[in-house]
Amino acid sequence: MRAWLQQADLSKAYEAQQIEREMYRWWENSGYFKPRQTEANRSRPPFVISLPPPNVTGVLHTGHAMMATLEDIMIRWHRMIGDETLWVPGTDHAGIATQAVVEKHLASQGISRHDLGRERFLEEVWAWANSKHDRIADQMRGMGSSCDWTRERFTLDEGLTRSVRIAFKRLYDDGLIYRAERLVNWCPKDQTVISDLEVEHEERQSNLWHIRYKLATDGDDDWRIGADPAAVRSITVATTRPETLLGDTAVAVHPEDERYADLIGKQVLLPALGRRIPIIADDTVDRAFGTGAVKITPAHDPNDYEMGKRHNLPFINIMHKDVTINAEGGAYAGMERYAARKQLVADLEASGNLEKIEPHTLNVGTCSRCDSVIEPLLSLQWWVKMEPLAQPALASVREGRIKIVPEFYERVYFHWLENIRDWAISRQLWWGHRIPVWYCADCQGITVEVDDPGKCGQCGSDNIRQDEDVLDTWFSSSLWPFSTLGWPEQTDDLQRYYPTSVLETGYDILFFWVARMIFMGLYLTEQEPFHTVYLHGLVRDEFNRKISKSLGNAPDPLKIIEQYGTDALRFTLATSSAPGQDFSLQPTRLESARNFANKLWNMTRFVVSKLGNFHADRPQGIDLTAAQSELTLADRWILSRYHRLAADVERLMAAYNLGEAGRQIETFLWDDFADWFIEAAKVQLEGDERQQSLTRDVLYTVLEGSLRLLHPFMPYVTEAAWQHLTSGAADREEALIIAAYPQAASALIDEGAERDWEQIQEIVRGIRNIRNESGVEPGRWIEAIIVDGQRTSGLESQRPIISRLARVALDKLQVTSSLAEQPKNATTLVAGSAEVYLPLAGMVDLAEERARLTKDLERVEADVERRAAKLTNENFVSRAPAAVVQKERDALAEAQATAAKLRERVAGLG
RNA sequence: GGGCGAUUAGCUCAGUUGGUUAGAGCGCUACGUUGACAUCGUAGAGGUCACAAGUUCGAAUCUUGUAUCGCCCA
Repeated sequence: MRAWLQQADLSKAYEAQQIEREMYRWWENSGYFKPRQTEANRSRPPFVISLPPPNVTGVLHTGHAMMATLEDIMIRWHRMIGDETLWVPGTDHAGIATQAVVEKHLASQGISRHDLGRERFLEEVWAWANSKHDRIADQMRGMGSSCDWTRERFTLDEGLTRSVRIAFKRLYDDGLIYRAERLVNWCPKDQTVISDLEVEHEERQSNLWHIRYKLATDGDDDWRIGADPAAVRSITVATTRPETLLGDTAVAVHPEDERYADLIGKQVLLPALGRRIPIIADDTVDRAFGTGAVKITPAHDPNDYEMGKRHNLPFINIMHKDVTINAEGGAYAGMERYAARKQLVADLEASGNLEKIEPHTLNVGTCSRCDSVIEPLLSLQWWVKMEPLAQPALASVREGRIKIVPEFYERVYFHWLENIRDWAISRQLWWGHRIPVWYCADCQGITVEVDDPGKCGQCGSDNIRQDEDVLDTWFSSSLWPFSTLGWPEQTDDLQRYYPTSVLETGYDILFFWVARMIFMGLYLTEQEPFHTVYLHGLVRDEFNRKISKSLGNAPDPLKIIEQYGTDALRFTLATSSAPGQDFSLQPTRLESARNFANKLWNMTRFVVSKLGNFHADRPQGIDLTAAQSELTLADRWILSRYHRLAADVERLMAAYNLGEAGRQIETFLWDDFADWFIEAAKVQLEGDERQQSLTRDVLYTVLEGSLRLLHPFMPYVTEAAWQHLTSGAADREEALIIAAYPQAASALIDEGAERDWEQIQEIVRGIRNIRNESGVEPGRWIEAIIVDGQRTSGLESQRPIISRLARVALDKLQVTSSLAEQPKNATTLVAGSAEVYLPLAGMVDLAEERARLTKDLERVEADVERRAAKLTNENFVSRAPAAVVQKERDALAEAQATAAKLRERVAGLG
C-alpha cells in the first residue's frame, strides 16, 4: 500500500487533506484520466465531455465547482461502467472581460493600454491569463476532476486560432458573414460594440422632457417660439433623451390620431438647429405615451432606426465614439452627451421651446461589463446572419436529437433562437482572435484568408492592412466541442470522440455558449456537437444571495475544501439540489457531508478490523450465491437492499438524476448498513466459525460494492477506504477509479427477507421507545416476551440480535407462539403480527399504559377504516392495478390483526 | 408587455413517468463516553405540501385560475 495511505490508516477520523493531493497525482500519473479502449467498449460510442472553458479573467468560484463536480460524476460513472471516457479540459481567453480586468489593473498604476501599445499590452494580458490559468488548473485538480490534462486546450492556442479562421472564412464564403453599418450597442467606456446579450436593462429615475417643435412656414427659419407660445403653431414631442434632438430627422404621430391629423406631411423647424424636418405618420407610434408625438432619431435609437428605414429618412450620426457631440451638433459639438443634454435643455427653456419636465422611470440599457449606459450608434461591423443557422439548431432540439435537462429549458432555448437577430461579431479590442480580413488601399477590395495573404486577393497589391478588430469571444467558444479535438483536420481524436456526449453548464450561459455551439456545430461539422445538455442551477451563498465579486461572497472552492474536504464539497453540490434549480450552499450541509465521509471511513475501519486473514483465506474470491441457504436473515436483508440500491442507482444515473442517486447511496450506507447491519454483524461475529466467515463475506461484499457505487460522488474517501479494504484481494483492479461499477443481481432481491427484517426493526424500535419513555437506564438489561403465532420460528432465530439491539437479556428473552395468560404488570407493544411484553417490575402505571395503548389503537383503527373504505370502493378494486389492490389488502389484514391484539390488551388491563 | 421557475417541518432543500402514515440535513427536546465512528448513538416533537376549482378509484405530483417571490427576454 502506498505510504500516504498507510499514514491515513493511523487516524480514527478521516483526514481528507492528508491524502487528496497525493492521491490525485497518483491517479493522474497512472494515466487513469485518459480514455481506455477495450475489446468490450470498442464498438460502443465513447462518453465524452468537453469542459465549458472557464474564463482566464479570474479564478474559479463555487459555480465552477458545481460544474466540475457534476461533470466528474458523469465521467467517473461512465469510466466505471466500462465506456471509453474522455473529458477535455481547457480555458477561454474571454476577450472583453479579461482585457477590461487587465486595463483596470494597469489603471491603478496610472497606465492606459494606449500608453503601452498593442504589443506590450498583449504581453501584459498574456501574463495575467497564464497566471489565472495555472490557478484554475490547480483548482480543477483540487476538485478531483478526472479530466485528461494531456488534451488541455486554450481558445487562443495555435490550433484553435486556426479553427476560428477557417470557420470565419467558410461562413464568409457562404455569405453568412457580412460587413455592414448598423445600429449597435456601443459601450463608451470599453470603447467597443457589445452584443445584445451583454446589455442589461435596468430601471432608472429620469425625466420626460416635453419640447415644442415650431411649424415651419415659408421663409421663416427662426426655430424660437419666444414669449407667447400661443401665437405660434407648434407640435410638442415628449422625449427621454433630449440631446438626441440634434440628430432628429422627423417627428412621427399615429396616422389615426385626430389631434395631429392636419399636421401630417407638414414640416417643423428642429429646435436649436433650425433644420426643416417632416411630420410623418406611422402606426407604431403609441398615442398614449407622452403627447402622442415622438421625435425620430434614426441614428441613435433602435425603434427610430427601423422607422427611418421604413420612411427613408436621413440618418444623422451626432456623436463621436467617445460620446461627445460631433460637428453635426452645431454649437453643441465637443460636449459630452450629458453635458450637451444639460445645455440643450437650458437653451430650449430660454427660447420658450421647453413646455415641461415630468419625472419618468425609464428602462436604460447598460453594459454588463462596466455598467456604463449603452449608446446606440451607427457603426460598421462584421455580422453573422442568424436565420439560416438558427433553423437547424431549433430542429435538433425539436426533433429530439439534442435533449435538454431539465426539459423546461427547451422552451427558453426555442424562444431565444426564434427571435434572434444577426450577431455582431467584431469587437474593438486587442485581446482575442484578430479578424482574418485584409483591406486593400489600392483597389479597396477585401481579402478573407486563413493564412496571412501578403497581398490583395483582388488586385494583387501588397498595400493591404488587416482589420484592427478581434472576434467576439463566443465565436471561438462556439467551436469548442470540435476545435479542441483538432477540427477541421480529421484527426484520430475528432473521428473517435466527436460528436461529444453531454454539455454540462449553468443555465445562465444557455445562450452565450450552448446555443452557439449547437448552430456552429451543425453548420461546420454537420452533426449535433452533443446529444444532451445538462443545465445546473446557480449556486448562491448561505444567505441565498447571488454570488458576486462586489459582495465578496464568492469563495474559492479550495478554501472550502481546506475546511471540509473535497468529497464533502462535491457531495453537497451534487445532492442538495435538482437540475436547473438555484440553491444556497449551506455550511451545515458541508458539515454533514464531511461527517458522512468520516462515517464511511469508520465503517471501513470496523470492517477491516474484523477481516483477519480474509483475502488469504479466499484465493478464489467470494461466492455468496453458493452459500445462500446458509445466510442469516440480516445477511439476506442487507444483500437485498444493496442490490435494490444498485438497480435504482443505475436507473437514476442513466436519467441524469445524479443528486437522487447520491442521496440514496448515503441513506443506504448510513441507515441500513451502519445502523442495522453492522450492529447485527457484531452479534453474528460471535457465532460459529462458519457464520463468522459468512458474515465477513457479506460485510466485505456490501461495503466494497457500496464504495464503488459512491465513488463518482466522493472519489477520495472511497478510493482510500477501498484500498484498505481490498488490500491483498485476489484479482482486483489496482484502483477504485478504474474498477467496474456494481450491477444489480435481481436474484438477490428478497422481498420476504426485507419484510421479516422490518418486523425485527419494528420490535427493536418499539422496545427502545418504551425503555426511553419509561426511563429505563440505558445500561440495564431487561426482560421481554415476544408472542407471535405466525412467525415464532423466524423470531426465535433472531433472539441474539433482538437481545443485543434492544438490550434485552438473552436468557430473559422469551419467544413463544402463545401465552396461557397475559402477563400482569407488563408494558405491551404490537409490532405487526407480534406482541411484545415488557415486565418492567413495579414500574408499570396501569392508567398510563391504558392511555398509551388506546392511543395506539385509535391510530391503527383509523388506518383500518381508511383501508377498508378504499377496498369497498368498487372503482378502486376494478381500476387500480392488481398489485396496488393486493398491497392494500395485505396492509388491511395486518392492521386488523394489530388492532385486534391491541383491543385485547386494553381489555386485559381491566 | 411576453415567457419560465419557485411556494413542502423553525431554516436550507429533496420528493425518481399519480399509489401505504410526505422525506433529508441543520436546529429543537430527552437520554447516552456499550472497543468502527461524539465528525457519534438511541428515542422523540415538528408539515392542511401557497390558495381555489377541476381531472382521477386515488393528487405534493396532472389541468385551469389566483396570490406572492425570483429569473430570463423585449
